Amino acid sequence: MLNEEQIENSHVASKFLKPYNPQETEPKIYKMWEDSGYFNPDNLPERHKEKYSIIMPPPNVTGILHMGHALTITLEDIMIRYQRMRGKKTLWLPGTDHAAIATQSKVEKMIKKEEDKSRYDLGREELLKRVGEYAKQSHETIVSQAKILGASCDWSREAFTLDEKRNLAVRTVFKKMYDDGLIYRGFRIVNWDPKGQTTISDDEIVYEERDAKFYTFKYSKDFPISISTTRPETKVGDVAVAVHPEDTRYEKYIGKEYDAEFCGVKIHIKIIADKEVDKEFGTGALGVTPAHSMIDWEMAERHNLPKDKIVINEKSRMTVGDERILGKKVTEAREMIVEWLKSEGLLEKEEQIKQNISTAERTGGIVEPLPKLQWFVAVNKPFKIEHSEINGIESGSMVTLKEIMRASVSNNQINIIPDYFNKTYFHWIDKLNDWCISRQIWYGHRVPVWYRSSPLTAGKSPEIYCGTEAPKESGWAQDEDTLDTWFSSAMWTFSTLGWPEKTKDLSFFHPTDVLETGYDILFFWVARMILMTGYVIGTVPFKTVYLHGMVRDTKGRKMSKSLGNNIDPVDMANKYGTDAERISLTIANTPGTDFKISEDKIRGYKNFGNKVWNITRFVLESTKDLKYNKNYNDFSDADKKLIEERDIFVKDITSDMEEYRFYMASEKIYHYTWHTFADLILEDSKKTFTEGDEKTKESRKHFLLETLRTILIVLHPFMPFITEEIWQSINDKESMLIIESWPV
RNA sequence: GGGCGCUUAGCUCAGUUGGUUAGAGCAUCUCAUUUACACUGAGAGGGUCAGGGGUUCGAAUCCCUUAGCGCCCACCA
Repeated sequence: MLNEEQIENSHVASKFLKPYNPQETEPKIYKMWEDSGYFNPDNLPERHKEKYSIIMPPPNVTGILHMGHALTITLEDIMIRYQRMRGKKTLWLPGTDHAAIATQSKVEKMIKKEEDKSRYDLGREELLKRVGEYAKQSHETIVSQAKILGASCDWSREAFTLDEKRNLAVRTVFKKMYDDGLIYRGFRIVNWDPKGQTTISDDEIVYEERDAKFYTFKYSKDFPISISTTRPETKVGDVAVAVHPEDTRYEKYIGKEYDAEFCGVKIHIKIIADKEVDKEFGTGALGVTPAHSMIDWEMAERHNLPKDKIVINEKSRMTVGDERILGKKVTEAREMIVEWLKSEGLLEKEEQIKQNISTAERTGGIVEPLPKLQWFVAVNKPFKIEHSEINGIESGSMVTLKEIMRASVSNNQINIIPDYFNKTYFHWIDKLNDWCISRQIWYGHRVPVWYRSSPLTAGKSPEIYCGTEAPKESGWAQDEDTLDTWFSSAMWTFSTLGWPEKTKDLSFFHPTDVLETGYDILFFWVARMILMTGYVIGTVPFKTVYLHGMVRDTKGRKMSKSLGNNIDPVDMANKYGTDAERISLTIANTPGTDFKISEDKIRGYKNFGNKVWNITRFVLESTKDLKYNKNYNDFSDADKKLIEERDIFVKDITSDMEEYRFYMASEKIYHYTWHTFADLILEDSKKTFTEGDEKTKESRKHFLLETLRTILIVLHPFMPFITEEIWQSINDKESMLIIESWPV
């Protein structure tokens, strides 16, 4: 006589007669998980005590998710599902990033295209409204896509880098840093993006190789030294000529000063000696233009030269000269000046060279170095850290932000996978300069600083007030600028958990366990989170950093719209199922290494899902008459051996999971399931079931059922939908694979 | 210019502190046709582990060196 479970089994077996249908199954299963509440750690059963937390890298609200996001979601979901099954109280906190400049410039482009209007035509308020609407819509898309990919994150705790709570965190940190002297306002040469009409940080520059002309000439006929440049138009802003102190050709001129008229502009040139000058390059003499070159600016500082001779404005137009060049674009002015040099007989040489040109990552605009009054974070300035749990940094000691970044990683409180990225990280820190955080765009966190001019400040700088709220008195005007988007993302691990409030979540879940992200934002984001968390909380933000590689097409190219080689993750999920997509993103994908994916590969792994499906069908059919005994222990010798083998397999998988070798665990599970369990054990069982005695059969049947359960458990983090679906078919209604115990 | 990484089967890649005859998936070839599954099974072929040198009882693995490829940082004006 069949018991209830067996009747259930024989009944459900019929659905296994058809191939597995992911499209029908996946939404149903996701809803079941959501309804269970288990994504939220507060709802997990009693046994889940020890915390395990991951804060999701927030996707930009600039559109839709791409394969890189799918990889992030897959890997983090694997970690979370594994730890949840291990009995951890798991929190995976999702969110989105306002992405300031990226989002604004995207919406600006759309408005320009559709309405032929600029942001200045719309005004600040209207533009922000439009960007806000776009961001909201984009957010909806992202959330629904993440759900399709099976993300078991706690939507009830979702955060946005620009929402009320995160804004309070930003203002609070800004004020703290301002009061500590770590945020300062300085007139310095910065990277100006004329296209985006904003400053950008060093990290937002992309170098592009282009053809350029290298001109060699003299300022005037009686000027003794020839100089070379690719940018003759900036030479109207020159204040000096620098030569190497040991260059015998020019020794006699050092210290002398000359006046010249360069294309109608009067210039005063001092000959200086500086070791930075390369004797071998060009003529060995360098025209110093402090306001329009980073290197020249530094040289001017060393030699006390005037730095205020600005000849180019924010629109890349000339601000000096006569009608020939005044108001002209730099490229036009360049041609004019070259013509003038030729006509005056001053041009000595014109060479074709390759040049690396700085462009803005977001807009593609050619970066123009300009001196501007901006806000900076001082990375080398010592301050007193009140509280520190970072190894090697004492509470109450004087440290710099750079030292915090270094100590957090060098003392192994943060472990980067793969470890060779440690070296890259330290090299970056060594070269790091102060971080320009103010942006002349509108979408983002407004700089929490107010200015007031009054008769008292006449002729002087206005009064400055920095606070989390606007000053009560009248007459104050807030700084127009917003903050670099990475300033708010740097707080992500703790701002999402409620800081500056002392929440339970913050004390329980922070520091988080893992940060999983692409290696391309190691500097942008990972390093700055370490900086910010060390400064604000005095701890590391996470214990492990897992860096994945870039997702590429089969030829190793980046996926892009213009190449038309984009593979859409939602498309793939719809066609082949999320499980197939997830496991193809996992197998053979090693951390830190770029990863090639193709539709063929995903299609191939769909077969694996079906294999698991048919294994289930075989096991159910061949065990339908079994009186299953949970505590059965009368296994045959052959089965004992198989159990031993299975235990070794599980142990192996567990150690791979613990060591973040998902690429290996997934492949081993695949192999065991298909080529050991199905090809060998099931085939062998057919013989056992026809030839064996009752006892042997009973033993094998127990083994098959138990092993199927084991496979479903270890495969679940990788292929959550099909495993849960099968689990639901072979177990009681109350049992859910998502919280089933991992075998140990 | 500085740094990091890679080079293993036709393709994509593993190879966890050096240890039998170097593995997997895909692809190829042969065989199997109402078999749990053709979204299948059984089998086969295919590698001087980029080249050279060294350490070692033993090297794809460690060291040196050469070549090629990729990435990051710097940005020579």
